[in-house]
Amino acid sequence: MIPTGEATAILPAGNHHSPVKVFGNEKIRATFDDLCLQQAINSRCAPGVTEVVLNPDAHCGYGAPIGCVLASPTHIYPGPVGFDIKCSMSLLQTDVPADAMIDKTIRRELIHAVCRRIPTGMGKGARDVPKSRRVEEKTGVAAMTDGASSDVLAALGVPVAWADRCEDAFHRGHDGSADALRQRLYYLRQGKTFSRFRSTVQQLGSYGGGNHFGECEVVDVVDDNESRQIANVFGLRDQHVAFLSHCGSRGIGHRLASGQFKQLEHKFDQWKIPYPGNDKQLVYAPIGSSEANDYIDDMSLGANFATVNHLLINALVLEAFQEIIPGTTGNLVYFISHNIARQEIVDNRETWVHRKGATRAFPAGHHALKRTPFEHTGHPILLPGNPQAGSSVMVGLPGAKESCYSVNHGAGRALGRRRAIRELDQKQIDASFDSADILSNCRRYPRDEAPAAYKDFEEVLRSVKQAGLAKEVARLRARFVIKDSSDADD
DNA sequence: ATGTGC
Repeated sequence: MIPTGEATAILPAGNHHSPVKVFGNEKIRATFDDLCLQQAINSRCAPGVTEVVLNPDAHCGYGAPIGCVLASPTHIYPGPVGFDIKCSMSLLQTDVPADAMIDKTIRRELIHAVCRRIPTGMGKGARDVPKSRRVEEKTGVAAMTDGASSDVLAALGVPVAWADRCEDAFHRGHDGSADALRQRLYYLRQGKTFSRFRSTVQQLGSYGGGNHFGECEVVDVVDDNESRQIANVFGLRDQHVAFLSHCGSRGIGHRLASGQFKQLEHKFDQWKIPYPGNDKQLVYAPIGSSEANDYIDDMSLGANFATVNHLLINALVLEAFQEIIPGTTGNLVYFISHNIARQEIVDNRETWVHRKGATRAFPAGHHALKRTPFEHTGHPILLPGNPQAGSSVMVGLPGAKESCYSVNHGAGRALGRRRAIRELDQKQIDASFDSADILSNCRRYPRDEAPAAYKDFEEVLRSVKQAGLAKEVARLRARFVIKDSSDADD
């Protein structure tokens, strides 16, 4: 490792590659285990890869670490997008004053109102919603091929203007058309793997399990003039209630991703192509090949599903607030992914930037933000920390050029799920939520999701700030949390 | 993360 200011570099074997750029202070670097670093080096040495960035929240992932950026102008890498295609964050700002959340009864009613509309847990589709909220199959198909189009949003009762608050409101097929996606979906539906498509469509408007969540927040805007001005542009309201959501493309994204992993693995074996770093999980396809086209189409189908899923969730959350606190209004602050590959200009070259557990961070004046609401501020960056340390809204700084215009995607796991379930004390976890006055839909908070299972969020943010990648605009203080409530333990 | 899947 070679220290270069706040960034550190790992040099892969041989000298024809630029190093992996590591953003993390000494404390954070101690959290990277050998496999995570090996995955970063494998990724850096893989064909066509021009840059790899390791973020402070990095830990082992599928092929590449979760918490990394991989750039390639010539190759697409499904592993460094991952299973949960376009897993994302979204934030809804309401006009409800923070004081309304003092009352535990109101918060309990809100929890029920949200959970009635938005299922959590494995396999759960939006089954318990009123008939008017059931997703028609043709709307589900249009969601996947067209993304957050006006027609799709109107059909689902989502404010059409929210599409302007998305990192990408829609993803097109490999040739830039939605038609390519229509054809690909039609083809996939002929096969057995999409036989349960009808129930898959009902997963629009659901959270899923694992680290996915919905969280009611109070907004604390950072107390300086610049932050207040940026918060205004973002639509954040200091000392008012907001709602943060974390979820992705559910079963369909998983299905599409795992199908691609298998198919590409099979072709590598058939053609005796060596795997980068001897790791099957780092299969790739050269841009322009039919394999790359198929992957880009499948990724886009999953990504569009995730986008519409988030927007529907936000509309349902707003509806839940309106049921309990009549007259509530709300607006989407932003929707931004941390598991996606997208085309960006890197060093004057059209490049596929894969962010795996990493968040885009375009600062003020970035060319891609022209004619968007965030042209003069940079777009919002939504970073979940944990319910007790809070979550963060940040904005990119010019220094983010060094990290491929990316920051971390949250705190990052410190303990594996099994270890967390074994080592963390249930009573202590629940008592800590009680004393912080944070309510939850779970009788017992999942141990593998406890704040102690994650890295120190403050330390992670410090690394981002010290490296000059982004600055904090607001902190979000949790008032209640919606998680998968099925008791997975004992 | 996940219909824990020929």
